[in-house]
Amino acid sequence: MPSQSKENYLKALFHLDQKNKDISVTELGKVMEVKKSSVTNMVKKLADKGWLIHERYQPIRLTPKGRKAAALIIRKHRLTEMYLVNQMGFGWEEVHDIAEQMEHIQSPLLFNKMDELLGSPMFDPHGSPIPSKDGKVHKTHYKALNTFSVNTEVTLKGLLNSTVEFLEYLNKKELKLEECIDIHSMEPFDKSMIVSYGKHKNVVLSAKICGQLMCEGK
Amino acid sequence: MPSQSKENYLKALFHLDQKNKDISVTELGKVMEVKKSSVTNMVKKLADKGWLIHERYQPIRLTPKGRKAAALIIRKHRLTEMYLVNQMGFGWEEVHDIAEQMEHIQSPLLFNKMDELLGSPMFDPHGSPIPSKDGKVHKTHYKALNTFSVNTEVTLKGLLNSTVEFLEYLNKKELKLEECIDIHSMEPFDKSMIVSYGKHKNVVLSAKICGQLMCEGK
DNA sequence: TTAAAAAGTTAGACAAGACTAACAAATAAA
DNA sequence: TTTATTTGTTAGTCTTGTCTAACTTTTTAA
Repeated sequence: MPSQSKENYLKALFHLDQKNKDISVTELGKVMEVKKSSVTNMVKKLADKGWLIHERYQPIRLTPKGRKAAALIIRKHRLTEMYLVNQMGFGWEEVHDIAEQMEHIQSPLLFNKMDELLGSPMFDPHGSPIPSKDGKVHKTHYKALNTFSVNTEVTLKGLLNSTVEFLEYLNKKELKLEECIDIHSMEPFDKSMIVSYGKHKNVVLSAKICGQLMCEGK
Repeated sequence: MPSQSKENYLKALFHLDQKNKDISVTELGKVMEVKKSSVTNMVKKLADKGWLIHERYQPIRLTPKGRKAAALIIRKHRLTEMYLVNQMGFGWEEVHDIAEQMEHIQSPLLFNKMDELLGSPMFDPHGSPIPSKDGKVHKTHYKALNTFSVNTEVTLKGLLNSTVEFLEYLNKKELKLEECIDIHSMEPFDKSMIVSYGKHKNVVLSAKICGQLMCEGK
């Protein structure tokens, strides 16, 4: 089994890979909060394990094997988040740091049990897809709220950003996943939107917020 | 926060300390499965942290601070075991390895939630006491089954040994904690005992087994 | 009470994963 | 196209926690 550090690199690589642009040493270093030289050093080791391919001065490319290994770690992370929220009663803003540690636990038994108790969920509490046991990740097709036109109804399905601050903002607004959102208008000047959902009518959401609420049309 | 390795040393020290004999470098090395020189090296670091006191060639003594730190790790381990068994449906023979990893998780939130969901249990699934939040460990007064006299009734309260093999043996015999055991006789030749409990009548238990079943008299 | 055995320590090496500093290659700008 | 700037690499250092080998102290036994 890989070290925790290697697992964290794999995870970071997975996220960068999903944006499907080239993965650079600098970028990976920023995500991992380490210096570029540390990245070069680690990338060599990950390449030896067959998780990625790298030639000097070239972009880093995850191999299918690396992508799968990464997905399985993400699976543990997201299953844990779902477990903490659905079975233990944590708020969606409380679970990231715990899952960040639990994802390194080596115990198929534990994660299979979580999966079973949860009924094999497809999404985590923030709407991100949970990779399958064989490391497949199904793509979602949601679009940001601000890409929909006025006078349409959409359903909130995911978040582009799951920081504690954003989640606490949504708590304050009582805006949850699966909430049905009515788009009334968009202010041309600042691109803020006026929407209604649940018992909240004519709420103003800034452009920044709207860009992070991933929705599905009707 | 201490490294995982240091936490494991603390745990080992705690267990050796509870047998309240002197703790030696050699012994600690055996428990930790490292060489004596590694122990000497680490002991120096633990002493620097104020968790133990050590003078060259002398026995190792945990400080109250060290004892507390160790107890809080054991608390996480045992709470986790209880959670896995009572809330997730694992068997008592399945939980040790998972708890061994979970005990290193840094999250008061998580363990407080477990404690709450379990109703602040005093014992883990193997009958070992769960240290309190402030690191106090209440001593149990149980005695091995083979120290009781024949024609007495006792209750199984704990185990001196919680290896998978032993637990699976007890599963096979359907012998659980809180089970009421009737002691009928003891064979003088091999010190085996004949007992009854639940729906099992006149069961033979070897001396080895009887020495590990910790009971309370009536 | 002295020799052998066991217990403990020290010194030096190694692997992992980080760092800094100096350098090389690639890209962007003048 | 030549010069800056950014990006990436190399070499060497550091820390943590392990190891082996040699040595010292303490304990046990003859």
